[in-house]
Amino acid sequence: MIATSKISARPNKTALGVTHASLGQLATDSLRSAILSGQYQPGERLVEDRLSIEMGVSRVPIREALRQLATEGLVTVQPRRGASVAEVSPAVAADLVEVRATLEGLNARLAARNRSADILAELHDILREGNRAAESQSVTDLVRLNGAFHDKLAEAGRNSILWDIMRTLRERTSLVFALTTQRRASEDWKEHSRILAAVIKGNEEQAANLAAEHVRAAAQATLAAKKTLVAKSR
Amino acid sequence: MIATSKISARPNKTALGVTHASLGQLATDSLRSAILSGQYQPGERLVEDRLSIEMGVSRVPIREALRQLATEGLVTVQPRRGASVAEVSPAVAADLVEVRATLEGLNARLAARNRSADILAELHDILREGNRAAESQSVTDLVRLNGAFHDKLAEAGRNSILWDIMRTLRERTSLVFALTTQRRASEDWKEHSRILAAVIKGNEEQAANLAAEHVRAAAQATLAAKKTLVAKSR
DNA sequence: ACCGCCTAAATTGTATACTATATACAATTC
DNA sequence: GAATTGTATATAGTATACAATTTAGGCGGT
Repeated sequence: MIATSKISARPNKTALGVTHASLGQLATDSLRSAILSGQYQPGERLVEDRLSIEMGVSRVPIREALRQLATEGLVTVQPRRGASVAEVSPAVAADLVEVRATLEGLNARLAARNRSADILAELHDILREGNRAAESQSVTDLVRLNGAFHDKLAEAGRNSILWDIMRTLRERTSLVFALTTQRRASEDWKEHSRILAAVIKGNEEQAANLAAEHVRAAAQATLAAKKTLVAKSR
Repeated sequence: MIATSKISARPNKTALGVTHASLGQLATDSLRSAILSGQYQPGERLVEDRLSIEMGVSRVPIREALRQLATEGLVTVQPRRGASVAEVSPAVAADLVEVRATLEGLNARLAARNRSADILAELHDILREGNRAAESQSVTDLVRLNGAFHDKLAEAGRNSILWDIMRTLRERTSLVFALTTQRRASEDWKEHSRILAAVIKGNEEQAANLAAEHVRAAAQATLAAKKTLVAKSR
């Protein structure tokens, strides 16, 4: 296990006096990104004492972080048996995809309804960069830009509840999708482009369908990739 | 404020040794139902020390409960200023309704796809009781049965992720809808009946549309009721 | 060698004590 | 008298200590 660096509630001494986040919040963010970046594997035990030492805080904020991430679905907590990184069963993965597809659809529909010039411009910029990254096959860029596109699209939907739910859904599916970003890059960005076009036209129905199908297609691709992996390993 | 009764992790001394829920979990459940039953008004401050004394536990489990309910959207936590019962602005309420309508739609679609005889039978029973309650205008029964119908329908969808999201969405909308159950009882149960019929037929599209419209119609009714309330108060 | 029981270690759950911060109100300055 | 600064108090944030529970390993009996 790679040690997480110590966290501090006041990283910037010059900004003294501004209200800073609680250690619990910082621990939550730190642990979340550690999990999402694969620093902790699914199923791995998350012992409070160990995390507490690694992060240099007491167990209280650690417990807060574990509880928080548990409600986000990234961590599983068993009473009196501790926490571990969530494992996503194929059945749950399928459920996640179905829900996320529907909500990305709803969001795209809302984005088409409430489209605003400045956000569409930003989406265009991301799209351009994404296409470039897809050609150069730069994995880190692809991951970043893929996240950025979906983030910005969620913002375009202008529904705070939906935004929040989709954020956690994206995190949870990312535990599953992971590998596919590179292989499917070219198709991904073609689909992004079509979605954006539909949003710009204000064609709600089309935007919704394209966005939903985009999620399903990406999930399908991951599934296929895993099968060939399994086949190869025999 | 009405005092919440003390909670105990081991209500039954004879059951000693069995794994019991943590005080944090019990505090969460207790506080959640206190909020949903209107024992605490929206905006009311939830001071840790006071809750801790009222429930007869230390502040640690209380903090866990507040954090948990915050991620569920029932409680708002401001750093270093404490927690209060969430207030749902009209804009957020509209967002909630839009998302919930869509997800109830998805769920009804899935229920129609995966329908199973036993759950449909249970839904029928609830429907029968609901119609009876609608005639007798019994508010407590209506609230209970309305919850039961939507619960069971969610179960029929057989999607664990969706089930979980819908549960919290229903809680949050219930903070808003509240009053309407009685006035709209008759229409509510007519619509429930139509939804169930579509599910039984296996008509996914129709089930989805009816369920989504049911949520929107109920929201509309609440909005109208509030307007007349405001008008009368002048 | 295998099984069940017992003990010890590891780990989580809870309470308490202490620290940091925000808010309200009093004191002080201009 | 208004604005500002100081100070007290209430409350949230964090650490530590202890209790309860689970898990793992040893040990004797079969």
